[in-house]
Amino acid sequence: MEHTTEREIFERYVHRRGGRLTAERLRLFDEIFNQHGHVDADRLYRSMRRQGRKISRATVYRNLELLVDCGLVRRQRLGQRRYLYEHVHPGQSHDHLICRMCDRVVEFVSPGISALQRELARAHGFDPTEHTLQISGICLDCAGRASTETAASEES
Amino acid sequence: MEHTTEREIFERYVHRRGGRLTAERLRLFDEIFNQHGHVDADRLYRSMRRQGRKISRATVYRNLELLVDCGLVRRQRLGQRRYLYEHVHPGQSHDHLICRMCDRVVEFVSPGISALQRELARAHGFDPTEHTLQISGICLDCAGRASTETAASEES
DNA sequence: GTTCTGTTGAGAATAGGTCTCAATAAGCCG
DNA sequence: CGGCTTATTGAGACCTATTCTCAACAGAAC
Repeated sequence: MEHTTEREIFERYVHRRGGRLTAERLRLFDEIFNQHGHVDADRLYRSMRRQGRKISRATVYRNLELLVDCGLVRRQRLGQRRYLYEHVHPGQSHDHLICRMCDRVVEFVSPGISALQRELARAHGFDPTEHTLQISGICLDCAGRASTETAASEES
Repeated sequence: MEHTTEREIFERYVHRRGGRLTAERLRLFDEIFNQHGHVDADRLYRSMRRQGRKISRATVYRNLELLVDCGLVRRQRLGQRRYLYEHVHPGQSHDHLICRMCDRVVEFVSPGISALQRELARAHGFDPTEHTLQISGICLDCAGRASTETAASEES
């Protein structure tokens, strides 16, 4: 239940590839696993710099790629132009609702989707590895704000 | 059943916004509605230049945005870094299977998803406007090619 | 035709990510 | 520990796709 497990997976993965456990690499690992939800590369970079860690952007990107390759981190574009990274919780894949007004991202788990994925992929001769479902719409807060404003300028 | 209808929607939309029906705008409309499947901005640009149309990239992007705003065109990132555009066929939303080896994109229609979208959005207080479901995996061709290669180098 | 103002083209600017390469430092061995 | 090999790093150049800027242009209304 501790991070130990994922850390071990990571260390083994790095070794298997003939890689090295550098200080920067392990710090980035800790950094992303201490965040919850989505982070973008730049935020990780800045957050580490703020802590006085000397690390370069290139290293952040390189090691994020490594984490993605070993399956511990998922990289996605959720509407915006930049990639967002989040750690994978094995066995409990989730998807995202995105508010098109405030860009808020809400995670949800829908058991139905995996089955749907398998079925659809099979029907087209695909061997599915993963899916991404993004539902965009307007969240409660923004809907409230919008209707207030509309009411205020109602006149025609 | 003719394009006329969509063209009319577009013209009305432009007028409602106080916009003008410029030659470039209408040519881009024709161009994208003559393509089937997905196109990226650059391909539209080059295709129009090839036909001797004088148009700039900026204009292509600006008018694609207009088409997206008026709901006739959908803009998505299907894995790659660039946006892909496709015309919307009202009432028959589809989603995409993407081969992670050859980047091939296959469209599919799944009636179940709209219902799922509504249900999930409601559960989280969202007013859903649209969804994007991308399933990535390996297509038949690539799977075949991969297994052949694996067999060829089988020895351990 | 004139006027008003939205639109265009060309290229500069931006954003986010990737690449280069000399310097550094894991990991391994004695 | 000290040395060696080579993966990794940092800084900044580079790349690509898209957006922005602004003077010139051209729809639309009269």
